[in-house]
Amino acid sequence: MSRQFPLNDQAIEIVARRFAVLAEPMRLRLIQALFDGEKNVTELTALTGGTQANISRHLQTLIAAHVLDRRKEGLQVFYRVADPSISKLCGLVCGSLEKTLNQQAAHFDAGR
Amino acid sequence: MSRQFPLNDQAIEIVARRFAVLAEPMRLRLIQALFDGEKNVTELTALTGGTQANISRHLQTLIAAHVLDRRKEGLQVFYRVADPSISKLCGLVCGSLEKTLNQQAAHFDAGR
DNA sequence: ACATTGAATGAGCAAATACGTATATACTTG
DNA sequence: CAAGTATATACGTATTTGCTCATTCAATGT
Repeated sequence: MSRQFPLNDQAIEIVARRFAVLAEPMRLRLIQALFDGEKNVTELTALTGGTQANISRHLQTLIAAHVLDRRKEGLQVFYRVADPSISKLCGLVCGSLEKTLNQQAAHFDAGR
Repeated sequence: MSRQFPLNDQAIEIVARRFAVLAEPMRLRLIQALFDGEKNVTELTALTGGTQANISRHLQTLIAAHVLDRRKEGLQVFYRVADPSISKLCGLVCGSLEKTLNQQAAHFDAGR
């Protein structure tokens, strides 16, 4: 295991699917809201400002992708981040984007 | 800079866009093909087995996202990976997916 | 059993996107 | 300048996906 690259076609599809799951603003908001601990659907709906139906749908997508876990407690369902790599991924992307933006800013300054 | 989470709405959109760029199998194949050095469009078209038009389109998407850089040499255009975080991202995702799949395999075994 | 509350799902619509075919652009060479 | 080659783009189409509204499902309390 872990020969890493190059990935075969099926592996590529799976990786692409994982990125796709993280490619929606509302889902990123949900994930982010869960970084500091589990929350139920009502809380998440209030925090992210979406409709309950839409939040619920996105949560199912994240569950199917094993990004989140859920726990039922009476009428409520609590969600939490299941995959520890998620925050690392977001951190990496943020760092890289910062760098790119700084470079662009530098070029902008240089063109004064 | 680098306060990291929580991200504001605009930052969320940008991060989502970055993930979206990585969420297409053909684009992942292109990126992967470039991990071992720059290649021109004809080579990439042959390696990935798509039409030239489609490859070219995906390359433009990756350029716009600053994932790749390009270099013209006569009639040919050579592309290379510009962002070093990309291979780290793919590595992280692969590692996490391996783990998930192993867990599923373990549960499957446990249910024997 | 019924009403109430929290969460999930079905149907329909609008927007985004990936693809192929055809065409255009850029550069080189005769 | 004409022809040829490598790459990019325009256009039309099919598929996917995200959203809302309405409804259903699940669990609790009366």
